[in-house]
Amino acid sequence: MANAAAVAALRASPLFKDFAPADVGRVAERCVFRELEKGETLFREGDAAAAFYVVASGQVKVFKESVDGRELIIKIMREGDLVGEAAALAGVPYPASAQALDAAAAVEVPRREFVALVKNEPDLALNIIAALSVRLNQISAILEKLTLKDVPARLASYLMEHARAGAEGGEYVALDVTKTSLAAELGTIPETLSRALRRFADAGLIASEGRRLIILDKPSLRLIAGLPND
Amino acid sequence: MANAAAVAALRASPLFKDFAPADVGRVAERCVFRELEKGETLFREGDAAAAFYVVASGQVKVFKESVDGRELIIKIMREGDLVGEAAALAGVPYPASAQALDAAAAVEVPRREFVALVKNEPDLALNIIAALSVRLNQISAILEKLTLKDVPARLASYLMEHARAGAEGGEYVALDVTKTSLAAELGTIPETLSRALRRFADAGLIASEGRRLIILDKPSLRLIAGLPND
DNA sequence: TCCGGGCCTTGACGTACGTCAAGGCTTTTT
DNA sequence: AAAAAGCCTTGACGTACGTCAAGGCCCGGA
Repeated sequence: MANAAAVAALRASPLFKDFAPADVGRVAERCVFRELEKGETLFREGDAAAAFYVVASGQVKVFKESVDGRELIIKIMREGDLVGEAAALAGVPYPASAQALDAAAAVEVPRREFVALVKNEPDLALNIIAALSVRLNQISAILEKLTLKDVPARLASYLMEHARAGAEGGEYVALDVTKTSLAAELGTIPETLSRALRRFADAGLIASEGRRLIILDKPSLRLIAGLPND
Repeated sequence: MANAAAVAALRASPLFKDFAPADVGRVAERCVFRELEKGETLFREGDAAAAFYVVASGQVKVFKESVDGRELIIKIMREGDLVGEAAALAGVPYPASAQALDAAAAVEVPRREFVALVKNEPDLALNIIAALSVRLNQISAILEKLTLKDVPARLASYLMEHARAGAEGGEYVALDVTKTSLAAELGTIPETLSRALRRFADAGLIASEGRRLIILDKPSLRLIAGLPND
């Protein structure tokens, strides 16, 4: 049932994490549960922000487009992530666009309802402040990478951030998005990403195994990423 | 006197704009009024954020550095601007460094005092949310320019944003910082900025007049900046 | 089973922009 | 006044990375 899914999604978000289920249920009643097809647009950059969204399932990309069609993916959002909250709260147009990468679902929280809620719930205001701070740090990190590092450094950073421990002590990165999307997230294009991966593989830093990249030489990758060596 | 200056600076900030002077005075008592020499560092990227600052006078640059010494100026802060508030509120390290560009002054607001204050003042929480939203939009705008536009487009954007009406209907941009700083704010280096300015001048788009740039062909500049033509 | 459309890869190529180096101008120092 | 130190400009040069084009691989539809 839609409403239960909405409550689950809201509770997975940082905003309502420490709220009682009953309270979250009342909020959910004011929201719309939206099912999204692959490729469906949630909102476009410049639209009036009449609502923000909490992702319930699937993947939603938040991105900016240049005049000549190039695309920079700011972040790929998953369950519990907030989309468009800063614009909705500030009452300004969305600064980026949002589109579903696959079949997804999101809870649409109307701006008016939410602003009214914040005024009555001091704890909610503090959670929002925390969420906005996190978002700010995310964007600062993107800014740093895109302007002060070249593509190999950005790729190595990405690998270090997404490395998971696998079987037998090895580490790997699971590619849960297309390489085209990954390229856009790194602020580049598929061709350049492809070449960078190939050079890493040739240098023995990584190995490809299906949709996984195996980390072979972590110290070198950390060095390339500009991270403190350990 | 220091305390009066501190109160004036706090009242000029968006946080306390609608607070009674007496209330602001109580806040100011908990703060340190810091005089800064030219070149003095307020904090460095990675430092623990034990406080945030409200600029009282002069100019403070907030910037990131790359390993090889290049510098990206995120924003040059002036009277009433907040510096480091997101990190201080979130309790995370500063994501950038801050340094005085000239003789300046700032009110240092200790994190602990401020967090305590926020819990008692719901209006303050709303002001913070608004301030963080504005900051988020600023950084989003920087992100967009740096990654999706070339240097001439970024320069034209800057000129359009800073154009002021002068005498006799003309418009101009006052250069209140060095061109080296401006270059860093545009995410480039002085040489490249110099060449871009020269090309604009040769094309008859702008003219130089001391520390002012006269806007000669606004429609063309808007076009280059990628702004909607009017 | 064959066909068509994404997605990925590789090569050839162009160019925007950063690096290096030198010279002129202005401002500050002694 | 001379000297020193910044700041700005201009030229020559290298290169990272984007564009264009072609071919291979994989998967879904008829």
